[in-house]
Formats: sequence, C-alpha cells, structure tokens
Amino acid sequence: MKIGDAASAAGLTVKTLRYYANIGLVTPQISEETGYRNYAETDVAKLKFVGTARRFNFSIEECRELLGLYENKNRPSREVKKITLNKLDDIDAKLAELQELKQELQTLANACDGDDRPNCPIIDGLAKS
Amino acid sequence: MKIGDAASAAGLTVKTLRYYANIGLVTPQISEETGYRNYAETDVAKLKFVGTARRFNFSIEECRELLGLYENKNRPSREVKKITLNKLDDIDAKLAELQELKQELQTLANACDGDDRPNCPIIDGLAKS
DNA sequence: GATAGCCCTTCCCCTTAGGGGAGAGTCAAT
DNA sequence: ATTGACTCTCCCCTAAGGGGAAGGGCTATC
Repeated sequence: MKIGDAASAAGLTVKTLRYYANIGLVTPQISEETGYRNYAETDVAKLKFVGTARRFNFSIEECRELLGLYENKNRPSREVKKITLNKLDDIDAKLAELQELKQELQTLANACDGDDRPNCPIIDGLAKS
Repeated sequence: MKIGDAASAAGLTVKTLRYYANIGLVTPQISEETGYRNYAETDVAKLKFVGTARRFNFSIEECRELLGLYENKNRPSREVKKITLNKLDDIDAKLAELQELKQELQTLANACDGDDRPNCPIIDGLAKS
C-alpha cells in the first residue's frame, strides 16, 4: 500500500506518516528502485493505534512505548495501565490549572463593564503587581 | 536597571526579556557604548503586566494587543473585555476537550486489571479501529 | 595592576509534532 | 507520448523561549 492510501486508511496525513517513518515510529518497507514507502496491513494497524493514542494526548514518545507494549503480546497489563494513569494525572493537572485560570479571568471579566469608558478592571488586574 | 535586575523585578528570566526585546514587545533603551539593555521602571511595569497576562494563557500577540490597550489610557474597556471573553471561550473549549478525553481514558483504565497478565483493555481500546 | 567571578552581548541550535512548498522522479490512464 | 496525480527529499516555519559557546565588561580583592 502506498503512503497516500495508508494515510487515508489510518485517518492521518501523508506528512504525518513520513514523519513517523523518519523518527522510526512506524517504519514501512522501502522499495529499492523507486524509494516509495510500502505500508503493510500491520503498519496501518500500528498507525491507527498511534493515531488513537495521539488523540488521547499521548506524546510521540509515549506512543512509542505503548506501541512496544502493543506489539509484545506477553506484556503485563500493569505497564500499560501505569502509563495510562500517568496520562490521567497529567490531564487532571491541566484541568485544575485551566479551571483556576478560568475562575480568575472570569472574575476580572465580570468586573469589567465593557463599554466606551476607559475604566477597565481587567487591565488593572493584569497590571497590579 | 540592567537586564538581570529587571528580570528579577518582573519575575521573568533574562532569556525572556531578551526575547521580548527582540520581538519588540517590551523594548528597553540600549546603551551606546556597552550595548547593555537599560530597563526603566515603566518597562518593568510592562514586563510584569505581560508576565501576568502570559500566566493567564494570553499568547504573545494577545499580550501585544493588551499592552497597547494598557498604554492607551483612553481605550474603551469594551475592547479589553472582548479579548478576555475570547480567551475565556478558548479555555472553555480546552476544558471540554480535556474532560471528554479524561472520561474516555478513565473508562479504559478502569477496565484494565493492571496485573501480570497480558490481557489489556487499554491496548485493545487503542487498537480497535 | 592583575586576577577572579559574575554579568552582559550576539549567535546558533534545540524543543513538539508535524505543515507548506519547491523541485524532481514515478505511476496509471488516456 | 502526455497529462495529472502521486511520491520522493530537502528546507524553512510554527510558540515561546532554554541551553550553551565565544567574547566583552564591571567590580572586588590581593
């Protein structure tokens, strides 16, 4: 399967597939004469796997790790779960940070009339050291 | 005030101040003979302002805009509020996305025993197309 | 006066995860 | 044979700086 077809099948872009090939994440065979990448079905399965993991906010390096576990049919599920729980912690931290941010910004916005006058509690809030 | 002192006063790094000077965000005077940047008190105030705005997730370009409004004592507060509400929308969108992500990942993690056995619903969940 | 130690400068590469596009080669159909 | 779609590599770009090298400056101490 050529790269364009593999990209469509996996729901990714051609650029992404080339990138993954370059960093050794999903490495198709390469035709000797044309230099074209040739994706096997197993490659496409890995690409889908990585695509899903990326959508779950796993980094490329985490995907590499997960892919190793994915390919190793004897891995203990503990290892996978550990990575996943770490990712959940990351998400929780980000959520907390954003919620606090939202709260403060909301407070500033609520205090601002948002009219023609220059009086602006938002600016004042950002400026007060 | 030299860059190191200005950085301490503003709670930013020297690298950050140089970066802001390079992109024309906060531009100190430059000594003719030594080439040293010289930060006035008003510069430090702007740096603190930008630092706070950055902590509120405003991008550099948004900071540039806010700084313009900060310096213009006649700006209508409407303009500032508009930018702020847009930022709040961004934050809400990000929150929603993360919450959905967390939900799905949590479901996968809950289904996984996390023991020595290879059976892993997380891997299966990521792999199923 | 000389040396040490810290501060300043510019310059360049590095980060994430690819996107955009140029220029050149390839494939399939007409 | 030609056309159009596809592929290749190569290079620059993103946001917001961080790390570090090489070179110059300031002040204190010996």
